[in-house]
Amino acid sequence: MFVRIATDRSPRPNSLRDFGMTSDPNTIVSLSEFTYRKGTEVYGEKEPAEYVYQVKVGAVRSYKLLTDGRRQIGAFHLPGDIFGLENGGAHRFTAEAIIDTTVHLIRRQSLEMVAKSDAMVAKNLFGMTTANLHHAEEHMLLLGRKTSLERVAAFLLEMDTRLTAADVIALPMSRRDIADYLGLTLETVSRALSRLHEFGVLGFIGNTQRQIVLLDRVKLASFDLQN
Amino acid sequence: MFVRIATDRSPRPNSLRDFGMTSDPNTIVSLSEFTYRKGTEVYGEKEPAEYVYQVKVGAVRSYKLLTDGRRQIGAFHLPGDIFGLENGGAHRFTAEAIIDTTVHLIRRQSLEMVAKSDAMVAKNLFGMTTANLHHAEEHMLLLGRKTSLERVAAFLLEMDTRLTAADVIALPMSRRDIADYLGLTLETVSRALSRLHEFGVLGFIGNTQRQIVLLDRVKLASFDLQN
DNA sequence: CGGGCTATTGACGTCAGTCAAGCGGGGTGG
DNA sequence: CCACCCCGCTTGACTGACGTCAATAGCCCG
Repeated sequence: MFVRIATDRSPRPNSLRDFGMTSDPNTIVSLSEFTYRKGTEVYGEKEPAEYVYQVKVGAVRSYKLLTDGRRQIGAFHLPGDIFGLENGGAHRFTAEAIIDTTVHLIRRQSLEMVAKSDAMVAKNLFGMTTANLHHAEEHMLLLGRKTSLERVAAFLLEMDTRLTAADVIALPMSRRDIADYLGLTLETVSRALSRLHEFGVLGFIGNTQRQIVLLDRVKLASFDLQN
Repeated sequence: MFVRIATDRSPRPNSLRDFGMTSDPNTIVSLSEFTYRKGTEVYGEKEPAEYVYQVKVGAVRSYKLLTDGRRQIGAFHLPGDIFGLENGGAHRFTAEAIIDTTVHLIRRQSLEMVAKSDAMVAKNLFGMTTANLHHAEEHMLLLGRKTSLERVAAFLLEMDTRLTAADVIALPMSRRDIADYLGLTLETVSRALSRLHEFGVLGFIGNTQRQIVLLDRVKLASFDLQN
């Protein structure tokens, strides 16, 4: 299968046809595939939303920046996740590939056309927006009121349910990404992980520090006070 | 007009008829009115969502609690605002009247029935959910990355656009409510307001401390770094 | 007039941030 | 093949912004 790798911002209008994966005329929704290299931007905040994306392999971060560079990551998008879905016409986050990432992409316009006639599709879109809202609401509680240890514990529990195969969490993102997701600094995240390690809640394996073994999920959960 | 005042949790099922405002048989959506006294709960988190509410007069806070009592207010609902709209079956916040508050209420079920047949209504519901999502996304940035002064400035700017008649902001909520909305303590909010006062950005009028005059909107905006 | 509630202000404490050093793995180039 | 460098992470020492605790003042209401 011929797949082009993005080195800068892609896909650009009319580039879909380039790698021969646009829909045939009988398909209503064009489903294409594209790969973004580690660190490349999928779309920028306030750009018109032309596509909706689904992660096939890889990981994506969605974030907002303040003028002085402070960054808040609103969500991580992992395999299976759909992102870039906007009701208004413009993206409200910048999205970047954390690691090399392959996505399916669908023209927003096609999707809206289908949704207009197919109530089931419309309902699904509504459901996705609702799920995003739920996530944001929980995250406000975390950002506004939880301690650093609670935030990191909550993060690990979230990642555990979202990307674990077996009992090893293979984090695609750096400590800085985690910090910007949790409203902390990378040092504080690192210290919290070390403390959880000392407590016997988790272990590190492999030669990178991004593979985490959960040794005691119950104890880990006790560090996040939930609501 | 006969309107009952809630002293505890209301309305209870079948209580709508009590004050004679349920819809006549020709109206599809039943539109009733109800008043909650200051401090009373409109609904609790995880309760089944039976009604959708619109503030007529007053103000409502929506919040989540951690087990140890830490509170995060997710939104304030002011006259005209619709709240309690859930896609799933249960409320995800507790809602309380901040001051005596009169709401219109609509049975969720009726609303869903109408939405099923009327695409315009469905679109509006989707739009409200999207607006809530936008608000939550902006608030994550505030909670995760802004300083106390920036948060308070952002809060005043939000309230200015949402409830000002003339150039006086008449805040219905206490310093504690503001603090729990901004992820701060009430003392920090008070200090930030004092600083903004010193800077000549705002003044207080009246005998309560909840009436604020914006003297310099431009300068105020410069305290919130926006994105 | 008194009690309770809310807000302000000050003194002090603490948790997370800042700054900096050092470690270790991976990749590159000599 | 090895040496070096770069990058991400950890850890320590110190700082600082915000939280905590407490005193006081003003307002509201009975």
